[in-house]
Amino acid sequence: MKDIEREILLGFWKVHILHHAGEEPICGQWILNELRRHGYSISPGTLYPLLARMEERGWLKGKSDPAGGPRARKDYRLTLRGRQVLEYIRAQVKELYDEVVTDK
Amino acid sequence: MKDIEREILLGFWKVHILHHAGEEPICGQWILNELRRHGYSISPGTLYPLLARMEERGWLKGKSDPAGGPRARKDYRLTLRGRQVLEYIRAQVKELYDEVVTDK
DNA sequence: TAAGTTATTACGATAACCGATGTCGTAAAT
DNA sequence: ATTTACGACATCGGTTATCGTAATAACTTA
Repeated sequence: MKDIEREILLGFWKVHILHHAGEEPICGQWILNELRRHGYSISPGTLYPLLARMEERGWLKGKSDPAGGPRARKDYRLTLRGRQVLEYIRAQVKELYDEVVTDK
Repeated sequence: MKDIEREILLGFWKVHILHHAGEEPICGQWILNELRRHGYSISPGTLYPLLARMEERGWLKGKSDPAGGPRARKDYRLTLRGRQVLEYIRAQVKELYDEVVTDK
């Protein structure tokens, strides 16, 4: 099960993250909770570097209260570029679904 | 684009691989071609270790002509365990699709 | 001050990548 | 019938990127 998560599901979660960040600003803890709610777990050491990477790539933009110190909560939202990426991925998800689930 | 492939699409491709291996025996080249047909590329150095890993995990079973030498073509097919894994993943793909594409 | 919430760091383990190489089968050339 | 050349496949080696677990640090609130 752990194998499947690492090999495949983690990628799915990344899509979820982009999707949610497009609907409302989200922070790391929110994501951890959301996944836990679905019965999964991802460790901080995986999640935060992942978010940082997405920000580097210009998919997300994080903003934290400047008065809150270096580890203040950071809310991420989807950038314009991120929106394009998400659109593109959506098309891929649809393809995958059509082929693997509905057997089109 | 390269970023997206590495970060997300590679996982999708793995699902494709399992799916196809469930329908007919496939070899590495077949996969490389299939992806190229769809406009993507993956290097042998990524694909073959990936297949080896899936075999280790018992998702795939590869068979090559014993008279063909050490680098003979190897055809992979889905194992029983692989079938279970695929079923599980299918459910996840459906969830992802419902949430991210159809916005259910 | 203690507890809760949140993000970051450290670093070993795994996975991904590229390029080059080795092996076989087959068809063409002689 | 040999040899040569080529195409199809898998594997290896070295490097970089990503993941995972556990520990840590900074604020906030009680």
